Amino acid sequence: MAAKTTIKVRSAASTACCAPLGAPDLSDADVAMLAHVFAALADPVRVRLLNLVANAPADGVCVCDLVESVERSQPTVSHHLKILRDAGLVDSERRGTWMYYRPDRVAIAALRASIM
Amino acid sequence: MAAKTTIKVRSAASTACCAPLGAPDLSDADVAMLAHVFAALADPVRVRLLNLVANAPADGVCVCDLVESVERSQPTVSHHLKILRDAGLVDSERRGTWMYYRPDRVAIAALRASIM
DNA sequence: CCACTACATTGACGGTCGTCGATGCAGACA
DNA sequence: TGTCTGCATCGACGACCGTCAATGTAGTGG
Repeated sequence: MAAKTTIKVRSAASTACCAPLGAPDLSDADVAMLAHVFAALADPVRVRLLNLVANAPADGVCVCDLVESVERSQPTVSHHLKILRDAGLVDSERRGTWMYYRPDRVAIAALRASIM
Repeated sequence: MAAKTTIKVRSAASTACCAPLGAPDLSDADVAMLAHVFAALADPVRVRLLNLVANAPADGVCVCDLVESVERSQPTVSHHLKILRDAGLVDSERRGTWMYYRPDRVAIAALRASIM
C-alpha cells in the first residue's frame, strides 16, 4: 500500500480555504477557490442562512426552520444551502426525515485567516 | 451648529464592514452590507486585483500595470476596480495622468473580523 | 490650441444567478 | 402497501454580471 505522505488532503468538495489573499505568490487555483467561497457569501439570503446556522443549537437546524426565518420558498432555501455546503461552510446530516445543518467552524476560521 | 455626537460616521461609500457574521442579532442592514462586500470578492479577477494591489509598493499601482497582469481589457479592469472601491476594499488617488490604487487595510481587517 | 496618454463611462451582448412551481425521493407510520 | 412529511432536483423565467469596442474626460506637453 502506498505510503501516506504528509500532504494535507483537501476535504471533499473544493472546500474553504487556503492561501491568504495577500500572499505575493497566490496561484490561479487559490484565486479561483477564494472567489468561489466568497461567492457563496455574496447573497444576503445565504449570509442570513449562515448566520442562522451558526447560532443554532449544537445539534443543528432543520431546513423547515430556515425556510420560515428567511421567508423564501423551500426549493430556494435548499438551493442556497447547497451552495453553502459546496463551499464547505456548512455541514448537513440526515436524522430521520429531517436534514440538520451546522456550521463548519474549521472552514470558517480558515476563511477568516485567508483574508490577508 | 449642531453638536457632534459620538456616533461613528460610516466612511463614504457603504464601506466594509461591521457586525460579525456569527452575531445572534445580526440586522438586515448588516447582512446586506456583508453580502455586498463579499460580492466584491466573488470574482476571480477582482480577487487577483486585490492581491496585486495588496502586494504593490506603498505608493500604489497604476491601472495600466493591473491591465497587463490580469489580461483583461482596460474598461473591464476599471469596472472591477470600481466595484472594489465601492466595497471600500481599495483606495484610489490621482497623480498626474495616472490613478494609483492601494488596499484599504483597515477595511480589510474589519472584514476579517466580521467572519464569526 | 492641438495631439497624446491614462483612465472612466457607455452601450450592447451572452452567460450566470435567484426565484418559484412542479416533481422526485427517502424516511416514518399505519 | 399506501400515505404523509421533509427535503432535493428540475425546468423556466426575469434580472443581474462580466466582457469588450467605442466614446468621453482629464492631465501632459508641445
